[in-house]
Amino acid sequence: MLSKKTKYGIKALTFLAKQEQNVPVQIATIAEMENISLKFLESILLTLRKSGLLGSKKGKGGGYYLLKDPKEVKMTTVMRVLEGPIAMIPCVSLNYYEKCEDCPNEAACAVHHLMIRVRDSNLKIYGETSLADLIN
Amino acid sequence: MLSKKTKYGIKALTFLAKQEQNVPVQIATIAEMENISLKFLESILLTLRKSGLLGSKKGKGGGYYLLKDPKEVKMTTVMRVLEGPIAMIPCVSLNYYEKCEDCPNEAACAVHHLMIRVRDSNLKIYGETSLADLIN
DNA sequence: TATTATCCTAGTAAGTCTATAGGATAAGAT
DNA sequence: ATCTTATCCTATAGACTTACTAGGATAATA
Repeated sequence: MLSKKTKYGIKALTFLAKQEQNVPVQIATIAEMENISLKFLESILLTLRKSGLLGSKKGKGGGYYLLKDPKEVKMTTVMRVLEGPIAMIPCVSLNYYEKCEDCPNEAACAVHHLMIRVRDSNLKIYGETSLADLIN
Repeated sequence: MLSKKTKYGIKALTFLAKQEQNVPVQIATIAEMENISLKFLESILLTLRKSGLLGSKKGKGGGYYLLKDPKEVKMTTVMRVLEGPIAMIPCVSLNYYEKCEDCPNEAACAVHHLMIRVRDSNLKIYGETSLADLIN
């Protein structure tokens, strides 16, 4: 299941991608337009900023804005920041690899092989989709 | 994340797929060979039986066995039984569709479009992979 | 210095996951 | 018959995650 955090995060990012670049948009505006709880969205935008995807400005006329061109923002990055590893199981994760304690032989594990295929196909989709692709 | 239930379920199914068909294997045997908690596995095999994938026999010489040829058991079915819907969000689910409350226009929703692509690619993988494919 | 809007930590209610407990039921062995 | 074996089934509990919410600190602008 996709978490609401990720869902709302993607909605906020695409909303910002539609704005003029570097023009800050208030949390409250995004929350209202996209029907997202203000406080929850606040915490989501905070993590997006800390990850380097968004910039922010305080005070009047402040808000959040995309730091990069929407074409340059791949969904691989977005998903990793919001949802976590792309892989469904740590033993096939490229960035967060962990061995399964219960599995004596990874190379012979059915789950391992299946999840590699799933990971690769999802990586392909996220890698060839940018924020710009999503707003068209 | 793939749940342990699904992981163990797939391991048990492939274990059974390697046995001679219709020859029951005890839960305890599978649990030991695959390093799975006996009681947890018991409940997993129960749901697999209720879903129609496995048959069972009680008493001495009893156990669980695959009801179909491993080639005929598609991972689509297995994943749906163990993990739930293939779709990451109900608004793109073929079998468990639900509208998002917060989303006024599904056709214009970035998350919707992205998740359709993910769903389709995962459906393709699960649909073209059978238990027989996983044991080779 | 007053207002505006983000920053940040903490907490909480509800739900899900990963088992575990313990007896009921049925099939075969003695 | 009844003993043993192994599945059947319901209920429950602890740990963890999710989806928020509260409330004040900080910084920028008017």
